[in-house]
Amino acid sequence: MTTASPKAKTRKAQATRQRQLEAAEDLFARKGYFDTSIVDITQAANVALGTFYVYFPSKLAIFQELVRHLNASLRDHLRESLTGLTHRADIERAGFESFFGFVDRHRNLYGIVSQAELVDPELYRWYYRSLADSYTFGLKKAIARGEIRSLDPETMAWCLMGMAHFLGMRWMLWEGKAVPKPQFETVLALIQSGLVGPPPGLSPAKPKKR
Amino acid sequence: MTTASPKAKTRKAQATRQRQLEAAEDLFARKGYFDTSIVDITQAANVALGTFYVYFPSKLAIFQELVRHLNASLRDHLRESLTGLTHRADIERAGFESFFGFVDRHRNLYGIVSQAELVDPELYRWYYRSLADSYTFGLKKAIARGEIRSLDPETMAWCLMGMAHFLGMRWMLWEGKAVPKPQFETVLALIQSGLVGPPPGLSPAKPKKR
Amino acid sequence: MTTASPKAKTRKAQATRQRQLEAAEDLFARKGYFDTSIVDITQAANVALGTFYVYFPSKLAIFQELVRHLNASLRDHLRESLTGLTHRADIERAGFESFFGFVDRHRNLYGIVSQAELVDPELYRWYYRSLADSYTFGLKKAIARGEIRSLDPETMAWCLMGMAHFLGMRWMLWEGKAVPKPQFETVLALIQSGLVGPPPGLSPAKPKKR
Amino acid sequence: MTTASPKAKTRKAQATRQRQLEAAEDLFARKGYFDTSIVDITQAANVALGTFYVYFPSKLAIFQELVRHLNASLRDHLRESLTGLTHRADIERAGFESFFGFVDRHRNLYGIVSQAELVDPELYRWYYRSLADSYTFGLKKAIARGEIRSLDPETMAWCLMGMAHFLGMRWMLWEGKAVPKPQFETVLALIQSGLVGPPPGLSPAKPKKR
DNA sequence: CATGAATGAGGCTTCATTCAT
DNA sequence: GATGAATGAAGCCTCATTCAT
Repeated sequence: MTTASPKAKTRKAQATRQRQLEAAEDLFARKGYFDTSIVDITQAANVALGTFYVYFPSKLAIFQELVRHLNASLRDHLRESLTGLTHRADIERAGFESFFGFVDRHRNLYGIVSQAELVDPELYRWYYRSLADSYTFGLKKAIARGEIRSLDPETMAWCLMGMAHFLGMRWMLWEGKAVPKPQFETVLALIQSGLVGPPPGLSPAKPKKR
Repeated sequence: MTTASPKAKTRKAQATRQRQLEAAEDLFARKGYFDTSIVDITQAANVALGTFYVYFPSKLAIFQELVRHLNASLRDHLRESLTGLTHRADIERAGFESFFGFVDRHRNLYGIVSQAELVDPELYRWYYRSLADSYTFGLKKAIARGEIRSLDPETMAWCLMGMAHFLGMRWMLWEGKAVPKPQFETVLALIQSGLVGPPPGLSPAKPKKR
Repeated sequence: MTTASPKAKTRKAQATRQRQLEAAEDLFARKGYFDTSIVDITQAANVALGTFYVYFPSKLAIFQELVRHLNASLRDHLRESLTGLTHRADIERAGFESFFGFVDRHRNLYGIVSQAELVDPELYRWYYRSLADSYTFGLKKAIARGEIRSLDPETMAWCLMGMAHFLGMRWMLWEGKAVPKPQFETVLALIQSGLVGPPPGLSPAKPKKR
Repeated sequence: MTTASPKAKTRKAQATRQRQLEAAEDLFARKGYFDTSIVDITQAANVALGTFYVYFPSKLAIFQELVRHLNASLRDHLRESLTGLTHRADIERAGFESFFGFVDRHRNLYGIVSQAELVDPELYRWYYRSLADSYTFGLKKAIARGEIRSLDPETMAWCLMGMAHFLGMRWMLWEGKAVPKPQFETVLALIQSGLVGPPPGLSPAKPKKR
């Protein structure tokens, strides 16, 4: 009842399968889907070419499995990070922190997911829509609680995801480093109060200095 | 300003070259770079296979030219839309309007540019960095003028681009329609004052309300 | 006469072997030898892949066994049908009836045997030569008895087999139905008296009984 | 207006195409469709592997073209051989002579056509049906003229084809020699008057002799 | 006996690029 | 400039067969 995959009964088989998934993830991220051949994958996984097809019906299939797995992991991670939090500002901070942290520990996420746009557009949309749906749901509740203002929650979700995505891409994917603190704080501030910011004298989001 | 490209002497030659560029743009956007063969392009352009190499040294080259051209067009378009505007709120509104409008009229932009991430990562980064630089420059000035608050301008630029990108993708690329008015207003509101919004009593972004 | 094949000790083993033979016969007939994989056979027979090689040394071997078995069955069937008959006209009628009847009950015969021409040409020739030899032998005796005229018996045998084969193919293999009565009578008439037929006034084919 | 084939404009191209057709015919006949790889064909034709696909979309396609061509040639040949003949006995003799002659000069016919049964069953049926239709048509007219007796013409056609096929296979394909004269006369005699033969005293097959 | 994971040779097909006309 | 035939490296995938358990 542990496996969701059709093949691979034995323990050894499971290991072989896993080795190939890991090899594929690494190669796809480094060289790209189209520049990675199945031979590359099997060689990296130390199995014969034919072994690939014992576990996966095609190159596309293993790619899809990777994307779905990444999506599930990310959502699990976010869900866990946010449980217990009630204030929207906290949630937003924790959410961004959690997202950047996840990407930091799964450096291949960007490399893999972004390729889905070309490799399997449907899957790519599903990836973001599923995230957007969760996000939207949370924002709706915050609106209901009066914590944030009543704008279209779905649009807000996509905007916030867009910010996170671009920032993660810029720093983590391209620069190879974590999003620096100042930049991180800037996003959160922007999210809270926009370009204009809170009027002086009022203390919104973060009680600020002085 | 007459010749944008090295080759192409005759007028007819120019036309042949152009036909291939257009064919490539269409095909790349519809079928993807890797699923488009040079034969596809030449057939769509109604020239013989060999003719392709009279004008372009490789498949990659024509792709790069398309991306660079798209980038230049977009930036020109934005520059024109923003000249004369001085208030940051106006600039932001006009910028987003202009961007969405451009994408609306160049439906292939997303389809082409996003592929650059796989096809030519360096080009992809350049594409966004060049836009981010312009954006950042504008924001810096706004900060200097005291129109917007003093957050890291570069980060703000990436965030704003992320919003625009995701919204455009969600509505224009996936849905095939223009970004609807309510959603558009939501982004602008978010940009101006964030999730929390302006304090009551103060009239920020769009003061007039009936 | 108990064991037709080398292997197979247990009763259960015999059954396993038989299941695979039947699966192979069905698959070879439906999909063809080359489009049938050993995995196909084992799956249809509900055994593991490796089990195939417990009973058969190769894919070719199981095919050959099927053809040989079919040949033996057909010849047994014909022999039984013809025992006791003495008049050539009766023999011919009974022989064709018997052949068509056999094919009707072994719909895979055509499908299997014809493939032998590609799969194992030697076997294919043996299949027909063995039938032709029997046939020729019978015709020789009929000539000796003065029942049929003295033409080259071997050639007659091949001709008669050719008729039966083409008719069976046309009706049973392609149309999926038994050879209709009128057609059946036409062949027999043709065999007896050729295109021209018996001269009027003379009693042809089988007038005399006793 | 000369070519029926899509590609191949130049004369040289036509030659390349033809060379591959001939190589394929030879190889298919000698080694069989499934044991002939496209590499085999191109090597025999002295072109590079890729060249094959310039002219044919697949291995199946070149096979089909061969079969259709063979069919057309055979029918043309038969038609020519039979024009002018009016007596059925003459037609039958000329037809068989013509068929065996054609096969003699196109030794690959059997080798190719019989494979169609496995390679492309639909094509195989078409091959024989088209021949049977012509044959049936001729027999119908002979019946109308009262030259042969009134049996089902279609069945007669299939029977006669069956004889020719089996005889050709036995002698020409397997033995590699022409059908010997005695055997040839035996078939014709059989066709004319069946196993029993014409009644003594009557002049059979072709009575009128000058 | 039975199992099924693993192998790797080999086949088909695509396509960017070259080049002679 | 334009053409299109020719090339061959490279990729995907199948499958008969072996073998350790």
